[in-house]
Amino acid sequence: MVQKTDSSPRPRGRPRAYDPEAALARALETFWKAGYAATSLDELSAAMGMNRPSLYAAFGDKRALFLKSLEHYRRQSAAMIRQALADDPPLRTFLARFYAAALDSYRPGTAGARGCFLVGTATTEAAGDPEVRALLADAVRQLDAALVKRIRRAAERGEIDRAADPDALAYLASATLHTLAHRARAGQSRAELDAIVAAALDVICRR
Amino acid sequence: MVQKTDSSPRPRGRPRAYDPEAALARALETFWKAGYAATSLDELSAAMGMNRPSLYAAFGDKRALFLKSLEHYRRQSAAMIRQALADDPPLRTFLARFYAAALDSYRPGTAGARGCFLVGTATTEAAGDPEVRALLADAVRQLDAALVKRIRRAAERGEIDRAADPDALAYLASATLHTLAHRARAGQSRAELDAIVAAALDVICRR
DNA sequence: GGAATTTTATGCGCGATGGTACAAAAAACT
DNA sequence: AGTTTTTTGTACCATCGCGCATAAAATTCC
Repeated sequence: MVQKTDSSPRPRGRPRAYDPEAALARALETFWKAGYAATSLDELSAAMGMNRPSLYAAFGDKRALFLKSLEHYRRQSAAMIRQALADDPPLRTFLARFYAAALDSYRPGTAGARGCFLVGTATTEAAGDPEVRALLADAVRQLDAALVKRIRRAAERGEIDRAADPDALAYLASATLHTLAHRARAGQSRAELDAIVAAALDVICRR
Repeated sequence: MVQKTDSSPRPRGRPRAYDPEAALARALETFWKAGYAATSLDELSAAMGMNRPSLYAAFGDKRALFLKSLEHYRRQSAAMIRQALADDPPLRTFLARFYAAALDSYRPGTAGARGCFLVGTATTEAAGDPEVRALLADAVRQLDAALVKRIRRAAERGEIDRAADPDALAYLASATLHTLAHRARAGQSRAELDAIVAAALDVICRR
């Protein structure tokens, strides 16, 4: 812990009864289940443990809260990728970790599978909301870029087939995550999803 | 035309003012834009050109109409695949046709991209609706099966790398469609999507 | 202790939405 | 022409959902 920005001497009025970060995480969970349109402010308010006016004051209206949830999810996802890359493992190890971590997050503790938040809920809104669409496109390109970078390095290290086009393999690696997200929400079992991962690793890491 | 089941001598009462098939197609278009939850019965009724009671009598409630739209889409998609396979072309030709036809359907005549109906709208509902989820899973498995079948035959014909696992390539071909669907709704350009297709063909059809 | 400030808590208004009742209309049957 | 049958068209209702107004509560500053 570095020093948790504790320089604040206490704001002034009545203290907040909620933790903004935790509340946002709960909002994300709630949107994740049923999507943006089918989730009511009552459900959000209940899940976040804060009243409607507090919610409104802290995060803005429903759409603003959804956008903040999307950004929160992107931050989490980026952190997950960084972690899988932390010790600069071989390509196969990195991809295996990466997909496993994704699949873990796609199945909540209790109920049925929910898949990826972006693929499973934001996609629907993207068609009618330019801001959601831009955010989604940005996320896709960011994943593409990360995979291209990593797989090009793998090519330099001789970790993949020398005749293969590294960028093409990177796009397939990206496509694999998208299909996993889709399949998870369609209810496929972990075994089926693991088989998809194995197939992708087989092709991408072959030499 | 075979004889358009014209044996009906006219039902009895007032004739229908709408074509059920066309109305269903319009419903599909409408759901496609904004998804299930964000599409109102007023919008559906207007787009389908039929009054609410007629709509209700013909297709049931909103959810039933959505399920019928999904089935309609699946029939169309299956027909598209059959057409791409009609003259039993080489694997590369088949895949190129298949992806091109899909991408054509992902961009409506006028507005921004909408992607695949299943990936773009049904996915969201799948988490909370077992029937939608089952339908989605069935569609995914049907595509997998078709591609596995076709790519195994390609392997027998020596159309692909002999060292590659045909089933693994088939899953990647499936994943490619899913990523295209996702990217299209995220607003990527046709050029970007064509690049994804080229990358996939490069890897799958390499020998 | 009292004023000022910020957050919480209760409740409400108003429009939108899904679904339906009821009468008019258009056809076939007698 | 009149009856029967099926569909259409209008209008309606109960409910839900979003966003906000207003008052109470909790804390710091003077």
